[in-house]
Amino acid sequence: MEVNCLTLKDLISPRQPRLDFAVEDGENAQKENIFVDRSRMAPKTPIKNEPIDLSKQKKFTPERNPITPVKLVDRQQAEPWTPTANLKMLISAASPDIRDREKKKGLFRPIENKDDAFTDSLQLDVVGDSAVDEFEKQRPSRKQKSLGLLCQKFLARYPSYPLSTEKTTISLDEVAVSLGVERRRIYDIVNVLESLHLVSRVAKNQYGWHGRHSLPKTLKNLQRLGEEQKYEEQMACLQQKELDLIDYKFGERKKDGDPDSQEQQLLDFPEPDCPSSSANSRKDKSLRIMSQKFVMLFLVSKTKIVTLDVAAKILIEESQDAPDHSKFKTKVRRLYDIANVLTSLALIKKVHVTEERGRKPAFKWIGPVDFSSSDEELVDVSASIQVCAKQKLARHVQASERIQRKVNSEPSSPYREEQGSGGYSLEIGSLAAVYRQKIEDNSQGKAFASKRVVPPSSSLDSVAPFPVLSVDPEYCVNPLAHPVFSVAQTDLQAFSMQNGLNGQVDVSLASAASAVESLKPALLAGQPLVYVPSASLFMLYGSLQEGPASGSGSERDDRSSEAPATVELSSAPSAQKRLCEERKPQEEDEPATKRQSREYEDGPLSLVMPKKPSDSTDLASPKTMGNRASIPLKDIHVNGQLPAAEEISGKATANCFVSSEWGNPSRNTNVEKPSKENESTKEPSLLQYLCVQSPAVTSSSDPQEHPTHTS
DNA sequence: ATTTCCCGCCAAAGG
DNA sequence: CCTTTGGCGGGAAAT
Repeated sequence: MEVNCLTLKDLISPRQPRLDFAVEDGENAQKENIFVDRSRMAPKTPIKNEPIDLSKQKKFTPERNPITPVKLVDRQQAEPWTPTANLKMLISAASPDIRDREKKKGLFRPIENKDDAFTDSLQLDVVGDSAVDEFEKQRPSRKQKSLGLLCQKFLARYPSYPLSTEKTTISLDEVAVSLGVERRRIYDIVNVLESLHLVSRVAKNQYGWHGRHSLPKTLKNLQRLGEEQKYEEQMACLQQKELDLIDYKFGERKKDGDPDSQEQQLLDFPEPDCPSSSANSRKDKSLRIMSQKFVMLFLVSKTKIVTLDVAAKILIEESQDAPDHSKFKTKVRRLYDIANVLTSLALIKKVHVTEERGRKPAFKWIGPVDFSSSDEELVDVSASIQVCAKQKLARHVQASERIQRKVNSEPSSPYREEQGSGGYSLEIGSLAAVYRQKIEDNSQGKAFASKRVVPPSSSLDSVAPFPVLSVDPEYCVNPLAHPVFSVAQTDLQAFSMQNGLNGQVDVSLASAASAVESLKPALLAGQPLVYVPSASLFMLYGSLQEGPASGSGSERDDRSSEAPATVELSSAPSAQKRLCEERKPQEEDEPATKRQSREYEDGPLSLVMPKKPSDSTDLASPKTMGNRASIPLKDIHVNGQLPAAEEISGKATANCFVSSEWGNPSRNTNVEKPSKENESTKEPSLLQYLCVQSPAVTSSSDPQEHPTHTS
């Protein structure tokens, strides 16, 4: 990134000689260059790519061709040519138009910079000046260019919950330029956002930003659709099959039952606004639809975990494509793209499912779940929740303060450890987020919240009342100092541990969190945001708690609660409801709605999958229906007390078994992370998988952070 | 070796 | 024709 930034700057300010060159080249070059390039280079990559990049580079170029359009630079290959790096330039080069515009306007500024990159960049920059030419400097590393990161930047530009009145339009060109990526990438992001109705296409290069207000509604619809189709069953079948052998075949169940066509249509425009218009023209091909289907899978899944291969198979199946293997591969690729975006939205997170056969990549839904009730009910619920939250907050205000304090004092902790993942912490985090969110929504600004409260935001915020952010513990937005944030979290976690995690704790956390948020100025667009991967935090937590565990391995523990998983509940009720949206100016949102992400576990968990869950309802149903509002509350509470949860579980229970046999999977797993809890769902079915949070995830971003890392 | 997934060619959809 | 959208898959970075 840094690099990019630089580049941008350069572009912006035409002043520098070098830059100039570059620019010119780019312009001239446009497409043609390629040819030229090719002749010379051709190193490893396919011919096509390189050309552009190089030319742009600020640093080296100078020498090479001066004027003429020459286009590319040669150098590239000279050595390790940079892998990439210069995106920006590329971009600009690629689309002349854009470039021009920029120049004219000079509009964009360098925004970005994100955290990580810094380190590298610093060095680079320095070097660069000197003209080091050579090694390009850093490595932009593939991660820095990832779609997830990009999406994150994209999201940072707009408020999650924009005022109802304001309408934000998004210019693709502008965004592409400012983020320094090619247009193509923006489409990837926008398409999935569109599938969730966070944005909608307004005109040619324009998209309108809606934010998350309608997300609950959208998810609800998707859930219904998913239920209608039988995704759940399909998933079960597939999984089951896998167990058996590799056998692959699809078709077994039905799937087709409902016509696809219906589904798709429904999917498309569930809610929106402009009603009539569009007859749906778009040919929506895959990405949008695929994204929605993917989400549906999560929503109907009891475990809330979906493995990529299962998803790919289901998706593939419906489109009666050829059963090709290649097709499958492509599908998976797309799925990764979608998953990255969803991850940025904090709706899912990556985990690994360990099955007998081995580990498989999978994603777990975090994010709202339960909305199933009707609006009114939701409202009520939310209210109740709110109340609860407040109380708790009140109670624990002190605690929270304490926590904060702590934060200041202590830097961080060792984060990352291998082992233990602390499921609890995660949960807490999420709860906190939830509470926070709720509170904000309802009370909104009111300060009641914790102590400090937020006065702050003030005008700016107003635009975005709370910055919202993403919420998930995993990603936090933190304008300005990310360090702060991270620290805070860490502490919180630690704190929670001490307490033993209770709901209370959660609350406190929440409050703390909110406080943190409030601190941040809300910026508007471009703010840098940082996200801290939760993993590290968790780990921390885990380690503390289990401390010793490290080596040990065995773990068991597990159990956990389970959770009322239920939440999802049966479908029926919801189904009938439907109603899309009535018109209503939305305003605020509905209150709440949903939330509760429950993820208690994050660690390994066992998935479940009964082959035929026939009755699953058991748990769920009772609760859901019966008590309406109250129920939710209850759930929440439950969550809060994770530990305690068991009791509840008695009934609900899902049986988490975890260890069970398979011989101890634990043994296997433990290597990775022992566990913590697993959730299973009901039915002690046979097949279960263990999930582990992937270590990898963490790594990605913040390597630098943690001051101390002890390893 | 496997998993993740960036990059960008190139073909449809507009216009 | 040109531009905007976006499917698609090679193949390289990350693990």
